[in-house]
Amino acid sequence: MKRSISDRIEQYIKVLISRSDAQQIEIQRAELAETFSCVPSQVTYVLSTRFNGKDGYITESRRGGKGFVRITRISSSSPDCTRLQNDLEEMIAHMLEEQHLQESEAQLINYLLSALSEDLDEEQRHLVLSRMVKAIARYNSLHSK
Amino acid sequence: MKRSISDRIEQYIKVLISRSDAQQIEIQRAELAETFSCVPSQVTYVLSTRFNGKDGYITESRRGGKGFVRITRISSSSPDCTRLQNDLEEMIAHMLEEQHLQESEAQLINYLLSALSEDLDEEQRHLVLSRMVKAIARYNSLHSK
DNA sequence: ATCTAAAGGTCAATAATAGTCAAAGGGGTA
DNA sequence: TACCCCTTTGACTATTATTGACCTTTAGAT
Repeated sequence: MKRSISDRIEQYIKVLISRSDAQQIEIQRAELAETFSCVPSQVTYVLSTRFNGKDGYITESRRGGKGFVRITRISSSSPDCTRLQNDLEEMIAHMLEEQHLQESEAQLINYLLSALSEDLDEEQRHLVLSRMVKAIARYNSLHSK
Repeated sequence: MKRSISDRIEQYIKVLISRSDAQQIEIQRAELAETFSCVPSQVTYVLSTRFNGKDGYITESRRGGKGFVRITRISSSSPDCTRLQNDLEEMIAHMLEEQHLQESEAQLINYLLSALSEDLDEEQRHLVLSRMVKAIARYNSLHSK
């Protein structure tokens, strides 16, 4: 039930990326703003809040004539489990620092993670790991108030 | 048998959830308060007293324009998995009693469980659940002296 | 080389939501 | 009645979205 303009722009971009070959698209900021009847800076807002490194995207741009914004999905697309594992470790370390997690909870997560992903093939392991990344991220946002 | 406003809000939300197909609804706090002619913070009160983790729900929210409160019932499931689910619940209850688990850890497990097994087909769900059962069992034995 | 038009970026103000917390209210029950 | 626990309120706070004025960069024309 995502209804704000920012939400709809986010969805639109994600659909475009999922339809792309290289997990990458190029848009024109002003044109996209026109499509959604908003000011151009709102597109910038969406990019910075939903397509930043933390969310698994990188954005590059060029100003002036023939300018563009290129958005590339990096994290959750390649079946590279090591990367997900690193993401998780970073997230847990960060949550510990911020005291959103107790030491015992971090240990529990690590324990569950290894127990759940043990003996899985690459594809299944990737599934479990990426779900775990999302779940932990969400859990964190639930607890960081 | 007089029902308070909080009771009526509770019932209202539960009806909405039972009518939903994903055990999940999104409301606007101010709108719901308007419906029941109460202040918005009373909705927050109802959520925290009747829709918390201990009651089998998680609530998430977003402030700002087009904000919302999402309430999800975490119980579910299909018959085959029910047994595993029950096992898990019992184990967790037991570990809580024995103080091998803190309340916050139990909630973390429930959260991860629902996030990890969401949208899986029967077979995969069974796999995740049974691994979780094994993992928790092992975790328990590690933590009981 | 300079100028100009056409992009995109920054930042702060304003609006729209939801959360927090403590005080006040109300209904049972010893 | 006195007391307790749950409910109800509202002032204050926090977060997120939307808008617009002003700034910077780039390609192409002169």
